[in-house]
Amino acid sequence: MTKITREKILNRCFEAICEGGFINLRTDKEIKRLRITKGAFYHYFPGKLDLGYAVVDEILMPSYTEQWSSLEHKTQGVAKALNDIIEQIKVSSTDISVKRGDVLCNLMVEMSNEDEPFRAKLEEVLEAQVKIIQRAILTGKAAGEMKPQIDARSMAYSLVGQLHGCYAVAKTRNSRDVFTLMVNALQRQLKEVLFVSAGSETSGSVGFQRMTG
Amino acid sequence: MTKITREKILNRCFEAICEGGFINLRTDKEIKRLRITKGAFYHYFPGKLDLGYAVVDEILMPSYTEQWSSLEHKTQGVAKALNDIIEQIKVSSTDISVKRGDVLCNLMVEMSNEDEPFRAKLEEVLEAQVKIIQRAILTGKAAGEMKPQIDARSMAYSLVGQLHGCYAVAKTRNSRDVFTLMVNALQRQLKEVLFVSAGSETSGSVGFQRMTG
DNA sequence: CAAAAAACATACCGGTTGGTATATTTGCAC
DNA sequence: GTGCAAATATACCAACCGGTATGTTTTTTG
Repeated sequence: MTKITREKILNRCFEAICEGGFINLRTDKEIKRLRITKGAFYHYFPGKLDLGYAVVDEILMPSYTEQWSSLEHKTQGVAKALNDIIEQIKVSSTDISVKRGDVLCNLMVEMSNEDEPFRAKLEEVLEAQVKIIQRAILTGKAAGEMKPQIDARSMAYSLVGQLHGCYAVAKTRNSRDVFTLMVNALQRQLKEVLFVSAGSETSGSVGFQRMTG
Repeated sequence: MTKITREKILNRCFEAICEGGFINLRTDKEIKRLRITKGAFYHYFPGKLDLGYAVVDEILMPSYTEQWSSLEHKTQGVAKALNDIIEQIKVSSTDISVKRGDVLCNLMVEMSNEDEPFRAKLEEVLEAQVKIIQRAILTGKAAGEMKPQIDARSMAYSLVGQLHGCYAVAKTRNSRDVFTLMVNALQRQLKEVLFVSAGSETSGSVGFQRMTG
């Protein structure tokens, strides 16, 4: 039954960070909300920053790697799997999630130039995602599902970057439609640039019109 | 000789926002640094937020529209002009600028879900950029420089979004090389997806390898 | 030049907030 | 049940920071 307090703190503060970022996280408020005291809080975390580190390590890292986990340990079907993940990101978005933006993206922009250990930990999460995608592209190329001339690392960075772009712009536009529009554009670009099309290789444009929003 | 104080406040606080964002901007500190007093500051700005609004309106908006201004009032050569702008963004980046990230991008992520008027003003800047690029793509299509089936609006959003993705990821990676890598990928994608290639239309991959970083 | 308005200067405040010092309780080994 | 460490509670603080109230100087205007 121990550690339950620590997990409660962690989970609640993660929620708070999702809502308003790390700087806006007020430990006092969360302590009151959790009906605990400062003694309990500072027993498990030396300070606010350490709590942040723990959130990244113990919540963000698992959840963001799990998001791409279907790409791992596959020898074929990675192209479809990749598109499925992005489709899932697209359709599971809500007005609220778009308005808040992506937690990882928010923390990256907020904390990377603020606290070096924080930056390093966020970088780890980012790199973990990139590595999974990078490996998936190599697999996709080996399976003939993805174009062989593509540089996997470069493409992986581009992909996660574009997703962050979707999050950031849609957040400021405060529009789920814009988010959908941009992820659609990303999906179409992947089809055209990365995936080996089902029919002929050089069939020109692959459905790159009829974009609503 | 009037307004000189106001401009000093505006410019210095803009610098401070570039360095640490809006929340980390401490009016007291900047007032001391400027060797003025609270009386002067609050004479020109009702509050901190209003100062932020003024920075967006009077500094960010002009500078971010000016960045794309070479695309306007053109009937041909927009494809090259567009690539030139992106090239300029790429080569003018420094270790420091990458570490700080893009001011607009930072503010978008930091403030959009924090203060509605702030969000609206940032949205204006974003939309101004999108509109310029959107019109440029229409011009490019009319001139036969860009693929006719491309949706201009969608492409414009995608482009600015990808740039923000480059800023965010490179900031967390703390690597100018990664920034270059990602902008290179963006440029290649534009060549392949948006621009009409000089030779045959369906020549397949357009130099989409040899990505260093 | 006098009145008014603009442009500053000075002093102060009150809530917030992360953090600490210390006391008390709980759980568990022996 | 005694002893000990982990776990939790209580009270307090010092700095920060945006903002205000009010006073003084400078400039403009009629």
